[in-house]
Amino acid sequence: MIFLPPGRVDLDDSSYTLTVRIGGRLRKLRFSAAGDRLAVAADGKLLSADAREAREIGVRVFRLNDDLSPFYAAIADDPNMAWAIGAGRLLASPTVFEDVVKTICTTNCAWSATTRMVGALVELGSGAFPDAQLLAKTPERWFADVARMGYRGPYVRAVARDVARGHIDLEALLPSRAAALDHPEPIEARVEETLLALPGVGPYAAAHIMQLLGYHHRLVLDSWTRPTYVKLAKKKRAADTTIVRAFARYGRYAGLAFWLYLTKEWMT
DNA sequence: CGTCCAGGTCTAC
DNA sequence: GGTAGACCTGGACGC
Repeated sequence: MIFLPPGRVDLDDSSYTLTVRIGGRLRKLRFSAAGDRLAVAADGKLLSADAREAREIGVRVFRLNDDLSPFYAAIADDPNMAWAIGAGRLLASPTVFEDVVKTICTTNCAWSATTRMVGALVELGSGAFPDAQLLAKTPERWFADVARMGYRGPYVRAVARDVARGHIDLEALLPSRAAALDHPEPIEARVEETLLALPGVGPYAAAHIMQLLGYHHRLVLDSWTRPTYVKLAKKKRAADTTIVRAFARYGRYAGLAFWLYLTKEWMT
């Protein structure tokens, strides 16, 4: 059992299942809300070390370490955003690496292509998203011929190789760990710089990954969010700089406010 | 069948 | 620092 933080954790169909690899074994985890706690159940018995890992996955996926109370306080008197109090805990993947790879798979292609590529990756991982080691040792031909990832294949493989070799530590970009980095001051800027240095990660992808990491300043601007904003704001058109300015009042939560503004109708 | 473009990025000016 | 062109793929569209 995991204590839930203030705010909501909405589970479709009251539970959420996730297949992951723990201790080298494929495990199916089932998360369900139980009062003020999140329950985790696994298929089969979990050793204590495995149970701890399952717990950590739950904390990461449901963003239970994120404290959005400053954001909620900021929108309390905002007629446009007050509805979002308790929301904004965007579902993440078990690892930052997985979110980075998936995000690269959303760039410059239709959503159907993204799901196809990610589906192929999960199949490679026998039902769980493959870790960096597995992707690094998978031949380039697989990325091109099976996953049909096109020019993204070499990008993803290069990221996987650098992570597998220990050249970069994407998991260290999480706020809970980034605070311990050498230069704690502009953490968010350093994280963004690190992400932008990854092949296949540009302004859109970096902003998207940072939202999932818990850095909410940047706006995710892409071919879906732009027209959606124009429509909801009843504008004829809006330049990126104009959109950024419109959400600047939300400070370090500008990106989250933008995303919630766009997806309000997703909430029932 | 050719062109366009979808939840962009990279390189070369 | 800002801006064209190329880039894998495949579904949608016009002819």
